[in-house]
Amino acid sequence: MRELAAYLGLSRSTVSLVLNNSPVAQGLTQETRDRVLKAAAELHYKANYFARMLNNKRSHMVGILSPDLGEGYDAAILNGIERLLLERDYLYFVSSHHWNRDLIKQRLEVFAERGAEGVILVNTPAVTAPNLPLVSIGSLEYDFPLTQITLDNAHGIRLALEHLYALGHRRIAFLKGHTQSSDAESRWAACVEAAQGLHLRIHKEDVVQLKRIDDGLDPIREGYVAGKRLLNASQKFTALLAFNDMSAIGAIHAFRDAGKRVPEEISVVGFDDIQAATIVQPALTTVRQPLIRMGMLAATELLAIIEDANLQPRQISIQPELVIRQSSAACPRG
Amino acid sequence: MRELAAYLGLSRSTVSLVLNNSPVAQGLTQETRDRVLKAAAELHYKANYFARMLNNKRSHMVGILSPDLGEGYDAAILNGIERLLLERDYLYFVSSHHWNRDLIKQRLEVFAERGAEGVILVNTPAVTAPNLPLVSIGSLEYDFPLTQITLDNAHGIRLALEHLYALGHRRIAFLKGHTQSSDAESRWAACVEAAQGLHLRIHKEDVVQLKRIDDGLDPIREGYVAGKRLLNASQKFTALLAFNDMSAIGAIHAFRDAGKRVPEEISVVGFDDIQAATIVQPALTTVRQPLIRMGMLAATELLAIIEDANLQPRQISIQPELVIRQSSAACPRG
DNA sequence: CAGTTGAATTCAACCGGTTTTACAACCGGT
DNA sequence: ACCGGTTGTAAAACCGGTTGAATTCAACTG
Repeated sequence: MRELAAYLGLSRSTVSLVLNNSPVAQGLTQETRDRVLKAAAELHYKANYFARMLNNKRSHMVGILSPDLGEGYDAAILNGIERLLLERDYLYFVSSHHWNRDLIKQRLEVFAERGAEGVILVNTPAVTAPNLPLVSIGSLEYDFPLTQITLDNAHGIRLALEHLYALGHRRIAFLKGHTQSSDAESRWAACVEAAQGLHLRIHKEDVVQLKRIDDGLDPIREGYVAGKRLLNASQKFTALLAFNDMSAIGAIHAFRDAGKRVPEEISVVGFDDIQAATIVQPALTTVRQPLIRMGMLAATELLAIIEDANLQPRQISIQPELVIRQSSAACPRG
Repeated sequence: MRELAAYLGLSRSTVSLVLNNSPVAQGLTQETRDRVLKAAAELHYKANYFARMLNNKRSHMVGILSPDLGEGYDAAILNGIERLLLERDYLYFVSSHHWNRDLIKQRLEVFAERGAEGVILVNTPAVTAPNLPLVSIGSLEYDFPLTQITLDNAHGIRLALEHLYALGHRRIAFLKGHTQSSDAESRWAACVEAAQGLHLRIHKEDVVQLKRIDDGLDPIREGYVAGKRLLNASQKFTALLAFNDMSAIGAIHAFRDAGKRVPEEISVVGFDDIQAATIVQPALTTVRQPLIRMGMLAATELLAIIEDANLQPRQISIQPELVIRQSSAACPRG
């Protein structure tokens, strides 16, 4: 192509200089510059991306690793990330790993190999740090330093629990997340702490843990099963604080199937505020994660690190808010 | 790096030949080959992706263009595409365009520039054909030949209408899709035809078109608004066939808010079978698009075209099936 | 022992650009 | 005519590989 552009009677170097608007090109005749630009436009000349990459190591690409697409949760985050990357003229790879450790490792390597300049880990555990700028979203813990965007789970749980408490509920059941899920531990710890703060006792039979995500089993179904287990173990609770919206929805279905009305007999509060929370009946009271904002923030941070390599990793905590809808109501024994 | 690998005392070419397992390398000593492979492994040598790309024009990357992420619909398709691409060791860019024509054009150019070997268009109109293999999913029409994966909308609509007819419904309302939506026209045409086949008359006041997606206004809300309009215009219909699940869900909310029970007073049938269809109350009777399969198929076709450039574009029609849930019931006037 | 053959490697050109350095032309000044 | 100092452009090296043609060297032939 460059040869074709040399139909100008100029050398490839000159053309390159002009097109890159390099400082050296300042010393060229205005006329020459114009001629080159005009010819380039006419011939629809586009510099070969790979050839260019060989010198300027900038690829303007980042990778995104997420457990799953299409659960609404990840999609919302992706949306935020995308919005920002588009603005900054970055392209991105996405890959979902379905909690497969080997796949995570392999994908990270592939990303690096393909010239990604950084990676955003969405609720994704990583054992070995690849030699790339990283930003994580979620509450996982890593063995190496990296910038993390985490939700203030403790605050969210506190909001939810105080809400239920204010409605008169004193016997509250809990749906814990799977051990492998990033926020499970932190949210559970927050539950224990917040309950203490309100002088609530957590009864062992009121707590059920979601089954592992192993495969196929969809999260609503998991919540349904957990809801059933809960009803079998205990009939005394008047409210449920679920690990997330999906499981909350599943649990509501289980309660309804068992003849329990929500929220009249049992109040249910979710966590995340995914789109589905607004369309279920009753609409779900839940703790909102500003997912789009978190995605944008992660992208912003990543680009900052990419552009200034010796930026220090930092922890960014996002405050959730409580969204009160119809799935929570005053305690019937109130 | 290659220089470092020349600590073997061999030339760069030899190393390259061995690592690429090229046919020429068959003529090398087994010993030499082993030495090279061992050294490469020890030094964690990875060939520079861009340098390699400069010769073998193969990038093993494709682009995916979709209107939106995170509506469940696109996510499911993406899932299918990803599953196949992972298997075949391809990476992909995703970009959503929110129905912005300029953005579509621009993204296609960027994809081409960045070395994508092909593009999958998910419900995405494209005016000018980029110089790339293309496969589309959806019922849009293009000005140039390309392989298209389309759902047999006519069949789906027929299934839905026959279902309602069998339940005794004779006065059926319709929610038409936006003009810009790919399947709107084809589904509507199918409605008209299927109605004729059943000797049903479509009353003008029983038909409402969804408002444009312009911005923000979410699809459920659109369905809600359309449902309201429908109730205002006509009270005579006993069933609604909606353009898609989202609008069906919105319409159900509108009916409920107006005191109409679903399905007792009004039956509602959706289209798509997105995840949300199973979690709403009542669960939605709908026409299932095998989205994951369609995604996988699109990817398969694209790779086939990429690997054999003179493959003829073809039309592939996918058969939907009816999924009967709780939102449809016998006609009350039956 | 010169000549041929064939196996094991290496040379050198090329992919399509970018960038550093070199060079020729021109400038006014003496 | 000569000089140091610009100025506009081009040559050449380099980025990190791939690849067809060329080279070396040993064994083999007549």
